[in-house]
Order: sequence, then C-alpha cells, then structure tokens
Amino acid sequence: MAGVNKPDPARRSERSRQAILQAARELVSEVGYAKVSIEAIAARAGVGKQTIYRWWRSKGAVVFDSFLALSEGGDASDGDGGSVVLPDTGDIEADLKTVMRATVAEFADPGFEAPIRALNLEIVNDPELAAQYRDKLAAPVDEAKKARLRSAQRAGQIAADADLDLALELLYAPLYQRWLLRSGPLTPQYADALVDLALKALRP
Amino acid sequence: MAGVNKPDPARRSERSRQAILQAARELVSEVGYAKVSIEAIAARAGVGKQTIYRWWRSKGAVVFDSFLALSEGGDASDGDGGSVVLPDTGDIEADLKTVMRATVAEFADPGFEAPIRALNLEIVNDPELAAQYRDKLAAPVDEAKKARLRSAQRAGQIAADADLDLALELLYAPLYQRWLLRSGPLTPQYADALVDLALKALRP
Amino acid sequence: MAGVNKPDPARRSERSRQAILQAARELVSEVGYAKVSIEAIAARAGVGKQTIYRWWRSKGAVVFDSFLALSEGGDASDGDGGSVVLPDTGDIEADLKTVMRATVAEFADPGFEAPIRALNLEIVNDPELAAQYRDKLAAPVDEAKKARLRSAQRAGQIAADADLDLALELLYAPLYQRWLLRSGPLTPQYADALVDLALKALRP
Amino acid sequence: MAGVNKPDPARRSERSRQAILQAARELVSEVGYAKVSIEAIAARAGVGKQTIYRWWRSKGAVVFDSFLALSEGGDASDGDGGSVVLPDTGDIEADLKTVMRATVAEFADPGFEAPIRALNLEIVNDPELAAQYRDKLAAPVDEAKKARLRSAQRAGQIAADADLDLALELLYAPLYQRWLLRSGPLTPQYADALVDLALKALRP
DNA sequence: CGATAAGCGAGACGGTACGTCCCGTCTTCCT
DNA sequence: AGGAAGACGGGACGTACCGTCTCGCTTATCG
Repeated sequence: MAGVNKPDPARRSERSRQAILQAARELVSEVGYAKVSIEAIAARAGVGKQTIYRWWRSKGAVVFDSFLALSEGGDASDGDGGSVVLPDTGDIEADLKTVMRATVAEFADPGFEAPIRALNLEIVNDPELAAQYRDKLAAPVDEAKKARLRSAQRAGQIAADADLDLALELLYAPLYQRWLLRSGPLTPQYADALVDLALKALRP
Repeated sequence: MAGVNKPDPARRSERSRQAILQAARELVSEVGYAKVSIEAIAARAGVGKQTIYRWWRSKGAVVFDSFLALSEGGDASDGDGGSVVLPDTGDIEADLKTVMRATVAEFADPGFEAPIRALNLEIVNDPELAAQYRDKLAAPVDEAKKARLRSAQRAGQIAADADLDLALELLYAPLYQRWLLRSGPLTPQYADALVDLALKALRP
Repeated sequence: MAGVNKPDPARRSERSRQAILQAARELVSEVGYAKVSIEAIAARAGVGKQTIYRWWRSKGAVVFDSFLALSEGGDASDGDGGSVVLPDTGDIEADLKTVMRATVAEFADPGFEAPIRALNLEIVNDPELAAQYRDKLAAPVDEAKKARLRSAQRAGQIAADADLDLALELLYAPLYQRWLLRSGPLTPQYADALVDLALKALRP
Repeated sequence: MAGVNKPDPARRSERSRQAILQAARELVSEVGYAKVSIEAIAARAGVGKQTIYRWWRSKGAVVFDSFLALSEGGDASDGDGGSVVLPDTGDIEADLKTVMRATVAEFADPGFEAPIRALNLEIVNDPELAAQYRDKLAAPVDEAKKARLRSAQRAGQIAADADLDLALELLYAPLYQRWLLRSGPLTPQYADALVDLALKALRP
C-alpha cells in the first residue's frame, strides 16, 4: 500500500503522512504542479521539511503518492480493492465508444486535466515513478480494458490471436498523444473514429 | 528564421544569439535539460543574462530554439528548406516498416533520446512552444509521411477515403507512447507489428 | 573605511550596506548576539541573504562591522577621525583612576556590556576579526592611553625606559579578565587599587 | 564527582556517562568545539540523545564536564585530590618565572591551546559554567599560587599587606589577555618581564 | 560626422526554494 | 525506570537561480 519511495520502518507518523499528502493535493489544484514547492507542502501540512525528505525522494514522488492515495481511497471496501469494471453489453464497438468518449470527456475537464498532465510530466523524466505509475495506476485499468477485449475475442468480434497490449495502444495512444501534445481536437467523433479504425484492424 | 519570441529590431547581435543557442545545446546534452539554468547558459555563452531575457521568454524557449536552429542548419541548401522525403518503393508496407524501424532506432540512441525527451517535456506544458513545435519541426515530417500515404492511396493499397492524420496517429502514437512512458519494449518487431495492424485498419 | 571582509568593487549598494549594519545592531541589542541569525538580519534589513554572504564572511563579521561603523560614525568630522584624547591634568595617578573608573562603569552597564561581550566572544575564535579589532577599535584607544603614559614619562612620574605596551596590559588586563570571566567584583575601589599597584611597578 | 548539572538519582548509567564524556573530548579535538553537536556526541558515544539531555543542560556543560573529568582523573590517588603544588626554592622571582614560562609553553601548544580556548569561550557567556570553572578548575591552581606568594610574604620578598588575589591578576591577566586576544607574542621573555614588573609592584 | 540611443557584458540586488544540519521533545521498544 | 534509537516540528544554514535593475562600453543610425 502507498507508493514506496523509501524504506518504511513503521515508526512513521501516519498523521503526518496524511497531512502531507492532503497538502500536496490541495496545493497542486490551487497553484498548479509547477509552482508547488516542498517547503509549501511542509508548511501547509504543519510538518518539518525533513519529514518529507525522510520519506520521499522528490516533489514528484510526494505528488504522485498523493494522487495514488486518492485513487486507493476511492475504491470499494473489499480488501485491496481497485477492481475496475468496464461495461459489457456484448457489443464491443458500442462499449469501447462509451469508454473512450468518457476518457475524452475527462481530458476536457480542466479540473482533471491539469493534475494528470502534471503527473505525466513527472513520469516522463523519472523512470522509477513511471514504473510505479504503471503498476499502481495504469495496470488495473488496463487489465479491465483487456478483460473486455478478451470477452470480445470469445464473442468472435476480435481476432483470437490479437495482441491485446498492442490493441490497447492502438486505441488509446492516439488519444493520449493528441491530448498531451495538443496536436488536434479531442471530440467524441474522434473517439468513435478511433474505435472504428482500431476494430477494423483487430477484426478476425 | 528561428522561433521568434520577442520583437526583433535588427539591432540584435547575431554573435550572441549563436553563442547562446550553442551553449544551450551543449549544456542540455552535458547535464540534462532539467539542470540547465539561464545563468549557466549566459555564463557559458559569455553573455549577460539580460541578453537572454531580452529575446526569449523562458529557458524552454531558448532550448527549443537551439534545437530548431540545429534542424534548420542541417537540411538542404534551398532556402528555408526542410523538405523531408521518404522512400517510396511502391510497397507501402515495406516502406513504412523501414521508416518506423528507423524511428525505433532513433529512440533507442541515448544521444538522440535525451534531448528529444527534454523537448517533449517542455512542449507538454507550454502550449505556445507546442504550436511552434508542430509548425516548425513536426509539420514537415508529417507532411512527408502523409505524402507517402497519399501515394499508397493512389496505388490502391490504402482506402481512398482514409483520414491521413488519423492514420498517422494510428501508426506513430503507440510508438510515441511506449517511448515516452517507457511502457514497453521498442523493437523492430514491434514496429512491424504496428505497421501490419495499422495497414489492416486502413485497407480499402 | 569599514571592516573589509571581502573585496569591494564599488558596485556595492550603500543603501543595503547601511540597512544590514543597522539591522545587525538592532537585533544584537534586542535578542542578544547568540540568537541573531543572518536570516533575521537579512529579513529586517529588507535584503536578500546573498547580499550579506556576498560581502561578509560570517555573522560575526557583520556584527563586528556594525559596531565598527557605529564607532566610526561617532567621532569628529575631521576626515578619518577617531582621535581619542584622554584627560591630562599632570597627575598621572588621578587621570588613570578617572579613566579606569569610567571603564569599570562601562562594564557595569548591561547595555554596553552585552554587545562588547559578544564581540569579544567572536574575536576569540576568529583571528582575522581579532586583527581587525586590534587595528580598528583597540589601536586608537590604546594609542591615546600610551600618549598619556608618555606624557607621564616626560614628567618623571613613570620610568623613562618602561615598556608602555606592557604597562597598558598591567593596568587593563586584570580588569578585562575579571569582567570577561566574572572572576571578581568590578568596583571603583578595584580600579584605584589597580592603578596604585601598576604605578608602583612603573615608578622610575 | 564531576560537575553535576541535573539531579542524579543513582539509576544513571556510568558506562553511558563515560562514553559521552570521551566522545565529547574526542570530537572537540577532532573538529573543534564550535562544530561539535550533541547529535554527534550521542552518535559517537552510542547513546540516545535523550540520555545527554537528561543529565546535562547544554553542549557546553558536556564538554566542560569532559575536561573536568580529565583533570580529575589525572591527579594523585588521594580521593578527591587535585592538590597542586608549585616549586618553592625560596627565590620567588625564579619560581614565578619558572611557572609562568610553563604557562606560556602550554599556551603555545596547539594540542592544549584549542580545547582551553573552547572552554574559555563557553565560560564567557555562561555564568554558571564560569562558577564551576572557578571552583573546580581554577581555584586549586590559584590556591597553590597564592600559597607560594604567602610563603614569599613570610620571607619578606613581598609586602605583607599585599592583596594576593590582585597580585595573581597582575601576574597572569596580561598573559591571559595576550593569549585570548592574540594581541601580542607570548614568549619566555615576556613572562620574565611580567614577573619583574609585578614583583616591583608587590615589593614591601 | 558626431550625438545618441540601443544592445550588450557584467553582475548586484530582493527574493524563493533548495536540501542539510541540528535543535530539543517525543515515542517506542528493549533491558 | 533508564536507555538506545530515531521520528518529529521547527529554525537556520549556505547555495543556486530567478527575473529585474543598474552600470560603463561598444556600435550603428540618423539628424
């Protein structure tokens, strides 16, 4: 549990940890990731700077953990949780369009967009954070998506021998790229077109 | 010429400009983008800090321009130039695999990878730089790629009504994403698989 | 002029220098030397910390200079100034007692005592400051005292071949030691006894 | 035994006490008094910080005790001891010169000088330590010196009504001052001159 | 053609934040 | 209960850069 950045010998103050993560979250949404400083996080959390440096490697690690904690806190109560489930109406095309339109909508919401962009930025030049991101945040979602694709395979809507990782990239990478580089409009129509094209490629 | 960021009253010292761009390039490759400071650029270029602030908005703008100047210096002699040409053997599949394998190879070379990653990072949270990037660096290359695809359309290898921008994204975005997020291995086989899949989607 | 701690290339801001010295003086008398921090001086002076570090080696150096400036500012208007003059009634015993009783009184005044004690502390483990102290603060006073003793030599009240430096130490060192180590009461009677004893030693 | 700074309920660990004092001594001579920290002492002694704070008021108190323990350990075996005895050849002048030349030599030895300077520094702004210093370290030595002077009084070499405390100051304060402030050379000749002058003042 | 104003190097300046060192207090767990 | 261990909130350190601001000194244009 929690994004491990340094060894955690249990002597750690949970109260401080929570205060730091909350302060980080608040500050990122108030002033933007770039303008958040460790000093400010410590001050807001009512914590010595050393307490942050003791447990995290960098500002990026703190902010990352603060998001992580949020996503972990948000799921069901059944133990480890985080079991994402996607709609499965039997119609893979319709389901994918639903999901991808939702993603497009998320990217359009500045309240979502800004922190995620910051997170991605941090991930780009910190391989260790990137690994954590994949394992803790991306993996569960990707797994759910692949589960839906597998279901489509069983239904004969997608080639049985398709590489699902690649399929996922085919669907989502264009969207991700447009968003990150702002290289084109992100519309529901775009999402639909993407699904159509990708499904054509994946057809049996 | 060059991504102008501030008004340029011709009184500008070309010698200083070149020194600054070169210093920026050197420093980025020596210590990495994040650790480059405007002070360091000024010092290395033998230039007053003000001279940098006078002509560029930010560190990102300087570094960006330094890359831009490099790419502009490297192309053909015909004026503004930059006319990229891709191979056209008549076999779109073979040609795309050639080009994408080359891209994979570039991404694998740390000497190329590091500065490009820095550039992408800077672009991600500076829309203005992003626009410049698209116009000055990405556009010519994309245009060449689309030209090749158009040629394939004429040859009936690709659907005549295919959206070429989307086609380009389908081909390159997965590769870009894997590279940027380090979310998977970048191999020639991967490039090939991507081409196969994308072409299947684009088939008439 | 001014206690030189670093080279002074004239580009220096006199306004900042004065603000720093004044802030140092105020803080020392408000919270005591030990509790003064460079950070606090900078804040009070409305100055960046770097501006202090640029021109002074240490807190001790700043505080020292702040005292120095005071003593320099306090003397006559004739140029370099600082020409201390002691009473010369022709009676060396009476004159010395007057001067040493005054010194005793100074040491008894907490407003004087505290900063001087701090200054001495700083001097004790900083040979460079000690040298400055001797040259800029002690020397003029000592010179005046020796002038008075020389006058007494001419009047035949003191041996013509007496070592005046040693004579000064004989008179003042006991007083200094009692004050610094608090090893005994500092009274006018003590001053008188000291003068009597020293003069006996110096008699022709 | 030892300069007690806090109540001592006998539950105290002698092993820890010794380790702390030794660590303090070592560190002072290795890095200098100013750079010694309580944390460093605790770490070197293999002791919790609290154990130091429990038994001493301050770094100064620890260091002081560490010196004290050293001087107590060094003297004769008769219990509390510390009975210093000075040479008494019958010639007060010769004896004083011997003793004071020895003091000069001590001050010249950096191995002695540094810790004593540190000790004096600490004493200067801690009246409580100063009192302890006088009682435990200075008093025995001063008593021995006064004993020698008293013997000289009996021999008629020194005025019978001389104030011996003042006499001691007359002899030693100039030396102490020169050493502490580095205000002049400390040579055997200087010691001799001092004795000559002081004896002249003390003559019957 | 000489004044005059801009660009320029240099770098001081008021600031913010960094990451580190210690402070003195505290809590935990062991002996 | 004392002690080893060390986390904690906090204050200050000395450093790196930020972006702005003077300084003199070219230099290149225009009255």
